[in-house]
Amino acid sequence: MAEPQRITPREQDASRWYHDVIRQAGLAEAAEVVRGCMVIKPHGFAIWEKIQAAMDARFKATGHQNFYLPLLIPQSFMAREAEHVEGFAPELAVVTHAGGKLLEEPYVIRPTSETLVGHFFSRWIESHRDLPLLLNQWANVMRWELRTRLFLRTSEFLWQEGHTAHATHAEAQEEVRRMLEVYAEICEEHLALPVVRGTKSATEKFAGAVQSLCIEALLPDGKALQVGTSHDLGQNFGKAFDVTFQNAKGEQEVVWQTSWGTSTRLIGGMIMAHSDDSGLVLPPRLAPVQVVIVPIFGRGDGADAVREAGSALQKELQAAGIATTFDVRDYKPGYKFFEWEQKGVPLRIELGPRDLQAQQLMVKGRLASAKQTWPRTEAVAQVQAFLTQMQADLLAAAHARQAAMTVEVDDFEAFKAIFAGEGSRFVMAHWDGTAQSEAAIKETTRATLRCIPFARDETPGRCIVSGRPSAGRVLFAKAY
RNA sequence: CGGGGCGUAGCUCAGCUUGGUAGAGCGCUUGGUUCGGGACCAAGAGGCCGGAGGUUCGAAUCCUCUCGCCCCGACCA
Repeated sequence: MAEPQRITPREQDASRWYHDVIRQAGLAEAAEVVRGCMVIKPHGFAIWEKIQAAMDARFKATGHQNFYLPLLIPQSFMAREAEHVEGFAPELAVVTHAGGKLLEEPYVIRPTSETLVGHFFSRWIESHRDLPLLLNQWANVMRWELRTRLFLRTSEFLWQEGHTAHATHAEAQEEVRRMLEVYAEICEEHLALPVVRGTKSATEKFAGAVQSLCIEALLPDGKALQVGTSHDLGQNFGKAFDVTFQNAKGEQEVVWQTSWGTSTRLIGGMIMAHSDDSGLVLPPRLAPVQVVIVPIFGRGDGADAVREAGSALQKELQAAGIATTFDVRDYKPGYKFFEWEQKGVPLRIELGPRDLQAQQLMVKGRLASAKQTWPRTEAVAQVQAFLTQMQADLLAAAHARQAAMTVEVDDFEAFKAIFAGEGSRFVMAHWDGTAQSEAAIKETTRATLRCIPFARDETPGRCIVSGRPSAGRVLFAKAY
């Protein structure tokens, strides 16, 4: 079980560092026997459960209900929305046989569920009184990606997909915006991951959507990660699947739909945003273990007293709602220190004979350079204050780093220099709004248009590549 | 799918050029001494060398195919 390995420094090899952090923290590993797939281990899944809980609470608060659809989709369903099938066809896994026989019609393993939603919505919706219909599904999906990375892109991944139907376009658009904001708040308040909210270009939008909104996390290496999307589907799927309702005037109308999703990729973004060469760093609100108590038994017969004191402290903290582990395993203290640091536990409390004597706690925060002491009597208050502060500090640090790595660029030569080699920054630059210019930038720099931020400088300018008029700056970066 | 690297003990890897009984460090087990930043000593356990074919008296080693992983592109949450 114990794995005392070192972590490759981030400076030396960022990719290897990333995988080392995941392995040493016990989050996940490549499935190996199933290409491109991932085994999520208990510690990693516990983090996902925390994210799920935070999101689910927000979904319920905004009037959504959970439901569940089949894993398999009749292949013909995919083809009913032209843009949708074109976008997803290359990465579909298809089931052709079952029960020992060739199927009359193959099934695809869902890459997303809009088509099945369309089919069932058309059966469930009849009247304007049935609207809005606000549903969410927690599920796994499969996209046979060419290249995979743990958490960031795997062939199968866990996610949630919201699906809603509305009587008017305006109401659907409001929903799209509302859920994007829910995502952004979860990222910032729980993952301590600041994001840029914006609109995707026509090139980058979801296959089948009228418009896609997204949140982009800007990571320490200057690359961007799309951690959530919210789509205005217009009436595209409504028309393809005949999802109609009778309005108050007795007329048949096609519904306006939305869909929105976030995935286990959030965990990958969080790892890259906060972790260091000592391993994982978890924001307190997401840490399955927030505090670990490491007993120091010392020589002689003080062991029982330490054991009792540690157990009492654990109960006290747990009663206050703090996830606390009392690590009484038969390893040396130093060994435990390193292990819990690799696992990202926010706070460590050492408890030994000296501390019992002095009625104090020896503590060390995951990111602190030195230990400090707290009076034993203030344990709960101090721990709570520490966890709150660390959560805020992580977000502030990520914000500051993001701001420091965001630059405005007006000269294409300077733009190219930023993205030369492995380089990347979050570049705010003028763009003329055409797919041609977008493609030209991607081709020469490998940077992509991440989004048209809601909050942007709308001073007109000239497109960085074509020189044609631009209505404002947009965000470019290399992406994961 | 193109280019590069690699699959040998739980982990990191050596051995392969030049074929001849399977190796190291760490981890694991047991006993003892230890315990405030990855302990020490001693004795052990653990492998059809990713898989399938082939060459050979004999293959981890040579040849062919295949599967998987990592890195760089294209695709993408």
